[in-house]
Amino acid sequence: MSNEEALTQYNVSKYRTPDGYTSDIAVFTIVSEQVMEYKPPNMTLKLMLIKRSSHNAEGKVNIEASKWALPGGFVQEDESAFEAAKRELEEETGVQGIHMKHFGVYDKPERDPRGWIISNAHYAIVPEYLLTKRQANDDAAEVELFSLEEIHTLDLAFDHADIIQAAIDIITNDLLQTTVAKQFLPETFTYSELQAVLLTVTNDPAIASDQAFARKIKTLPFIQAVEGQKTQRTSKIPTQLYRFVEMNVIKPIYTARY
Amino acid sequence: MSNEEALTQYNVSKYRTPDGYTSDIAVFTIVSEQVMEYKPPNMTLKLMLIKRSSHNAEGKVNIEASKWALPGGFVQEDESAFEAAKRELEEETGVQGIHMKHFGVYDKPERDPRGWIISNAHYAIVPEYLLTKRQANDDAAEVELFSLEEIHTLDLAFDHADIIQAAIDIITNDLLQTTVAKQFLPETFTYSELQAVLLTVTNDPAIASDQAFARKIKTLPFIQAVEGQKTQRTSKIPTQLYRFVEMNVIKPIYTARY
DNA sequence: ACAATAGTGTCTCTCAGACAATATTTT
DNA sequence: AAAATATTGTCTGAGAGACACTATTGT
Repeated sequence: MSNEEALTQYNVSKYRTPDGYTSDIAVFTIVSEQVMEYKPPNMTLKLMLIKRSSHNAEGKVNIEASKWALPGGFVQEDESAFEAAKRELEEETGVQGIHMKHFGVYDKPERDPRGWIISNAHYAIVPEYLLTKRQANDDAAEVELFSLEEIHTLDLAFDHADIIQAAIDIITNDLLQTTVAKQFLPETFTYSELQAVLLTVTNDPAIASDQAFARKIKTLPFIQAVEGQKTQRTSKIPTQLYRFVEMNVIKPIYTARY
Repeated sequence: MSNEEALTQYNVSKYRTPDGYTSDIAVFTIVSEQVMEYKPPNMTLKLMLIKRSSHNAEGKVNIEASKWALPGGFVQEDESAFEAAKRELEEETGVQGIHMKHFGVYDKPERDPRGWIISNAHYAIVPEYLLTKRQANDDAAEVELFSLEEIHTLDLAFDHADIIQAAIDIITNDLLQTTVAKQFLPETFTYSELQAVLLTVTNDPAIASDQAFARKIKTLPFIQAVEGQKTQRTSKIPTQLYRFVEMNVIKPIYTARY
């Protein structure tokens, strides 16, 4: 009746097993266009993609060569898919401590011509300035950031078009319904900086209006003003800085409260 | 440069592959206590668990025997984990067309003593009346419904305690932030029935108050009154019936609107 | 002074929340 | 009539949204 006894009788190869177990990462960053002194930022949400090289590190012809793809790779021994995604992103960008979230599994038997390859989809948020030190790995010919509109015109590998669309939907939702926007911003930020992040995924007039949003931010329970802290990076007049408060935010669709 | 050329050179066993690929399902149902005529329901959220039998169908000693576990099983050839979960739930309950959602992957190398077994976690919502015709499968000795409090006292197999906690968190969120509550209710329902569903996961006074909620439901854009339709199943006085409208509901935490 | 962004004053209107009262049936 | 649930009346206060206006400061 013990587990040990059961294990001796268990035939591990009784069922079909996957041919590969991988993690892919949709790396989002927000690029601030026209960065000028005394100007609030104009932000665009972008996704990092890799152009698959024609040959791999061993000199063999690569699968899905010269198509654009999400960065990722095989899960190694003694790690989970999530850990693999973190490791791969760190290898790719050379940065640690990045916000990452698992959001789906892609395992249709026919999604990869090499066999039954399972992909764990994650999205990651990387602040813009950290991406400058990115480095190509041996499987990647080119790394490039694309706006959401540009992506639709690309030739994408495998089922990555599906994965990317799901990632965009999820991050749009999360930006509006959770406090992930925090991950795109510095520790303290002005109302116009948070506003610019949110406007990358919405055009809600209550967010788009400067006066309305400047008032609203003071009443949000999960954001607090940093006393006595001001900055001039977005305007000539010193501007109040805010920070996110650590708390669980759930806003039911049935009530007005949080 | 073609995929065909690349495939001939691809060694599929280059990386370690999982020893098993499974789907588990957290089956939620809402049990209406004290069902009486002319009474609004008193509902409790419950989770279906299976007591693992001491021996399996082949007469061998079973792994994690006599512990409570989520229903589930191995993903078969030519199906995805999601399809496997649907199939297994249908086998278990004998019901089709059930609402199901994938919410996580559990793949820590040490989570199953039999090897590297990956579990895809799903939650399912089954209306109470459909569970009456449930049938045990060959791996299950007992099937039982537990309230969320009872679950904490059980001896659970593998890492199912983790999975169950995550499932509870997710369904709580989804009930409040999406229109999944629909899945627990008949096509048309009264305000007190919807209220009873929501009260299984929250004690928000705006939902708990009869008058407040009866007013509020009329203003919700994703719920509409069914003209001329009334029922007496929850009270002696005929009561207005409502139905959910098909629409995307996103309520940003930063604004009042939907 | 000008330009540009930050922030406030004020008004209107909606609505949440609370309390009380009324309506409709079966028993 | 009594009991029980559904529904409306009414008041108060908060706050959303719009518009106009003021504040600050580098150029």
